[in-house]
Amino acid sequence: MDADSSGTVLKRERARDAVLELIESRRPGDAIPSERALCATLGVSRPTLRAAIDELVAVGLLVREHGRGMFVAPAKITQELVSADLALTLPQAAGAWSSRLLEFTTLQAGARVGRKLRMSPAAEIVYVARLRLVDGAPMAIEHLHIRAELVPGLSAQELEHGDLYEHLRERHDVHVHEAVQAIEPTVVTRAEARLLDVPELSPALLFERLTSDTTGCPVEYVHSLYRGDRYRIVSRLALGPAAAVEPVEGGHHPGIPPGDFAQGDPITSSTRGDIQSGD
Amino acid sequence: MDADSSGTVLKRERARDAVLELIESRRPGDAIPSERALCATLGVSRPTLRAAIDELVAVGLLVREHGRGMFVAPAKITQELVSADLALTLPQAAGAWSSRLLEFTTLQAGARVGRKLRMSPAAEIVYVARLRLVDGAPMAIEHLHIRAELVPGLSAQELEHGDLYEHLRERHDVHVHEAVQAIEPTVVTRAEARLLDVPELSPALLFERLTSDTTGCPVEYVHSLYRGDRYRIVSRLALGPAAAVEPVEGGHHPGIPPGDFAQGDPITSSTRGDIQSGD
DNA sequence: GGATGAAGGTGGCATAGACCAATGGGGCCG
DNA sequence: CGGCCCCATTGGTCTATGCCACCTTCATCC
Repeated sequence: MDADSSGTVLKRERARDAVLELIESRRPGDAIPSERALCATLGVSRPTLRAAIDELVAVGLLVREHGRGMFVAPAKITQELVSADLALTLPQAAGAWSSRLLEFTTLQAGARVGRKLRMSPAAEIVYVARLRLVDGAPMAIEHLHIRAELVPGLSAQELEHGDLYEHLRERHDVHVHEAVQAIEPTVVTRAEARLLDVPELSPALLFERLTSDTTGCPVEYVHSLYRGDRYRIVSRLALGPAAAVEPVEGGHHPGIPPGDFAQGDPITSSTRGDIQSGD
Repeated sequence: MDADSSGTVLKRERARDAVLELIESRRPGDAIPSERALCATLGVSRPTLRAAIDELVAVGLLVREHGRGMFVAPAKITQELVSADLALTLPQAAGAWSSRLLEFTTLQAGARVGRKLRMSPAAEIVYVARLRLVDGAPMAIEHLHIRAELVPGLSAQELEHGDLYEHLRERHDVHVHEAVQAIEPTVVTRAEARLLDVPELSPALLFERLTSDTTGCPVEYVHSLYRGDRYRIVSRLALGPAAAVEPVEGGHHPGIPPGDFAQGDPITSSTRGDIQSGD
């Protein structure tokens, strides 16, 4: 499928591929031989074997459990890709979302957040950290920074149940209108990994969003981290020279670069977050 | 910002933090002491020291150069996040895209690709691997799988210059109509890292796209890998109870989970790929 | 019979040491 | 003087080994 331009064949790569075959001959949840056993059969040292395994864990094909063993990761993961036909199978439900409050305080905005919300660094904001779960399993960590003056008396109750934007509208007369959101890939830190229940350095999606109300005034700055092995963004794009709903000048659709010189082609999209079904 | 609930202090964490201080006392491009020297001063073994360094390389704070040494990484990286105001500064141009052909052959579809393109595994496809560059710098690796029967005489020329979809339309009478695309975060493998000129295990975005023509017949299956440190997806979302352009049932917008019980809220989006300025 | 605890297996962390491979400079030879 | 080669240095890979923490199991004891 791909060519390796270097002639060297790392020992740990051979080991990795060998273990990969073991994985493919098994089903999700099945155990694979222990590290020490694999060392013997593959003829490599344990550190080397572990380095090979690390790669498989990093891409989510294998999970380690201290004191128990190593198991084929549940369901399909990032690297093996959506093996099911992704077209039209996507409507599978998103599951039940819930929240667990991690932190909820009022503090000064500080330089970075203050700049984003266009307010004084000394002005107060409500800082909320919450864990978002789907069917009880951790899915994302959200860090909310909301202008404190807009939401006096904001309760923990509102942050743990229901739609926040709806609460803002109903109880606080704050009408969110639009948002600018940036998405980039990243890897989780040790602390984040613990919260999300994934291995350290696992791939994740980082969302950064600035939400404004109908007057264009920034309301909240959100910084979220989504598990990469369970969360996926699915879009349905209408291509062709026809549709031209939003000619964002100089833009192109993610994943579809423009021609070498010209710009623009695709248009109209329907994008949504999708939870990967998995065990 | 976060608390470490575990009492253990890994040796490699102490080492990492120590090296981190060294980095912060220097400027981008400066060299730091050699591995062996650091082992001595920090009192750890080389594997341990290397494991610590690995983390710093993974988040892009340090770069290694074989035979030369280790250097403080140039400028901002993923982890530092978009420190520039993301709102409304995004129109910065995308730069000049170009392509470098890595592979261009005709082969049998195989099970996986055949299923996606709804064709026999033995039927032939054109397989193209190309490196996409922006202003000469590697940005993405694309793997195209196109039904061979649709594009007889497809030339390397067409794959290296201009917009492929336009070529398909003009020269091959293939009219792409819509596509379903999935995006997930991942990390780059060794070989991919070399091509993209980033450290191994760096964050990246994986795009998987199935493109169909006006008759609904699958045309191509694309599998692309975008650098995470230079590529970012920026969306402008219209929120509020108003707009309801596409009520994808059970869907929610990426990064904005629905309420705990109810579903649906945001709508209408404008999404684009964005190249991060700077090196 | 059910709780308890020791034993053995498993992954997690760390060590010391060896050799390989790429780099760059300094010395040797033409 | 100039080009070439050798070598010290640095990162890259791998081995062999030890100890620790965690989990499961099973025999034991109450």
